[in-house]
Amino acid sequence: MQAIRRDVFQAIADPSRRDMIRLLSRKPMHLNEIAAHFDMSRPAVSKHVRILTECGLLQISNQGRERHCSLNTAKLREVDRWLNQYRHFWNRKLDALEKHLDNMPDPFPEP
Amino acid sequence: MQAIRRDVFQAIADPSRRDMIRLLSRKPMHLNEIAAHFDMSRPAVSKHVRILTECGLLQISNQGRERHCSLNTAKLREVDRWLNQYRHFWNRKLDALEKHLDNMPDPFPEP
DNA sequence: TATTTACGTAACCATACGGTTACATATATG
DNA sequence: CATATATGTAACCGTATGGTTACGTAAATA
Repeated sequence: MQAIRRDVFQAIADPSRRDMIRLLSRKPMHLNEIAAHFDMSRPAVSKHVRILTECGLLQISNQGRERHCSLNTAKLREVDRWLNQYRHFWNRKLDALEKHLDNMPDPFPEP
Repeated sequence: MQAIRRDVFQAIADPSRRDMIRLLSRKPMHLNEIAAHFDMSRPAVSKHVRILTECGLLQISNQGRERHCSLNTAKLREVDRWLNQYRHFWNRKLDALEKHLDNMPDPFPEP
């Protein structure tokens, strides 16, 4: 269907997809549940979900006939890392603290 | 030429434009200087510059026949603010510190 | 003044995007 | 088994995107 450049930056470029991200950050939903929140056809939602999935922002687990969509927030770190190189421009105080934090052990290590 | 949705998210969706942002974060350049760094025609660069300008990421000052392009990093804060609502998902330690920082006076106040 | 330089702009092109309707398929449920 | 439900997929459509070439124009320079 649609293909080629499928990265996080392109995924969050669309306002509807940003809305979906926000929606799914509250709680995981199946596809129809998502579609109910949007003023567009279900196939259109399906396409957006596919795009979000293809770039790793969404994880889908099939539960019977339902497709359970849950947000993979870790993927947004890519955007955050990209912003990191500019953040010092507008927030020197945070920048200084990030450097400090980089030398600290992670209090919430992931397995 | 091109119109409609012109926001920061759409602007940074294109990898070439992200490259231009990085390039201009080092130092301001005029248009031909930018074009020299890219494997595309000058009008193509001109279009990208126009898009970046239209969404406020670039400021252009005419210096004679040259167009001096300088990055407006403040516009990237929009993306940063959007990310803020998700950052706690992957970085609790930074989140906690941001809250702390919000209560601190800005050591680098802008006039 | 003539010419080079640094751009903008218009017209065009192939393809991507975001949406639709219509239909197919797999799973629950009566 | 028949049917309703949850979803995928295909075909289509108008417009946006990202690029090109060709040409126009204002400012610097010879």
